[in-house]
Amino acid sequence: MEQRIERIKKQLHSQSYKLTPQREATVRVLLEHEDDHLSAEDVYMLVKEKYPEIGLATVYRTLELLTELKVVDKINFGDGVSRYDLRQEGAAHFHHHLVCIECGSVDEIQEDLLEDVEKVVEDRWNFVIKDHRLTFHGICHRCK
Amino acid sequence: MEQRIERIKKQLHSQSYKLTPQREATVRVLLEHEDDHLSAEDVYMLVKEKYPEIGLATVYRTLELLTELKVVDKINFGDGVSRYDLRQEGAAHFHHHLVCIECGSVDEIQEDLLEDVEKVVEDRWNFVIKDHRLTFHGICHRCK
DNA sequence: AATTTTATTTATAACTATTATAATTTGATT
DNA sequence: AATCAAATTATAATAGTTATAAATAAAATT
Repeated sequence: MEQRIERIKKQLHSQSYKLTPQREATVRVLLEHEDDHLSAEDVYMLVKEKYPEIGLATVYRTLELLTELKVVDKINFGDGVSRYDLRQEGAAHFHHHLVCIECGSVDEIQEDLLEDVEKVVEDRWNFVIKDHRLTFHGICHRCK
Repeated sequence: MEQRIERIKKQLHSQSYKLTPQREATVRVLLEHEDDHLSAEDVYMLVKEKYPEIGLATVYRTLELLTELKVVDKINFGDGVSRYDLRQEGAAHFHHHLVCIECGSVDEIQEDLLEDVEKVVEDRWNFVIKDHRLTFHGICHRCK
């Protein structure tokens, strides 16, 4: 945990941003909820528990900043809310998601799975892939 | 064109919805812009040219209805606006998208490409896939 | 160390996309 | 022609997000 924060701090500094207490508190919440897919509002509520003076706009700006630095990925499951998902350290690609239409749960797939598909797309469509979003909607193993 | 409208009309009737003039005008706009990825506001502007009295809420409701009937798919490329994309008639799966981070263009991939991946996901994650969203972000062939 | 500069935050207002509401209209049904 | 349900309009409300101005904190300069 502390090491990851230290590395994020360095990443910020390398682009001359600072890890302010507010930003650190926000990052900690994200690390503590690594498996969740929190909205900005969710993050705000959780950060407030430890840092009650923080403002919502600061949370939004921090999340935007972390997105820029590729520390988190911003994702949208079609419900009109952006969610923020920590990227695995050193992961080449953004992971995939399984959204259950019964219970609303969101599970993650860390495996790449798209290597072959991406090769085809790059060749046949002459497109340089920089990032991707892959989400499956269906019935999760718990609801079957 | 007329045949497709006729079929959509039947689809509506089968669920006891009517194809009102407003709905028909909206469907026509979607058919005439099959390759685009229009937002509700875009659709509204285009429908207004032919049917100036239409209200924005009607367009929203019509798009919602068409989404329910799987005539269109609602998709979000991360810019905070929902876009509506006509589904290919008889297509088993929603098609994929190539979003260019240079020029903002959106191209479509009609080929499935995910058959193998979906088999793996269904087996290994014990998940029943009902729908999917796959979008690649990168540099399109025109911007290379 | 005091001063100036710059980045950041706070609180709040503004904005945008979308949805809900109430009154009205349309169109089918009896 | 009268009735009833569905749909539409106009508008208000809501939700999520972004912008603004003033205040604060940190860093750089003298």
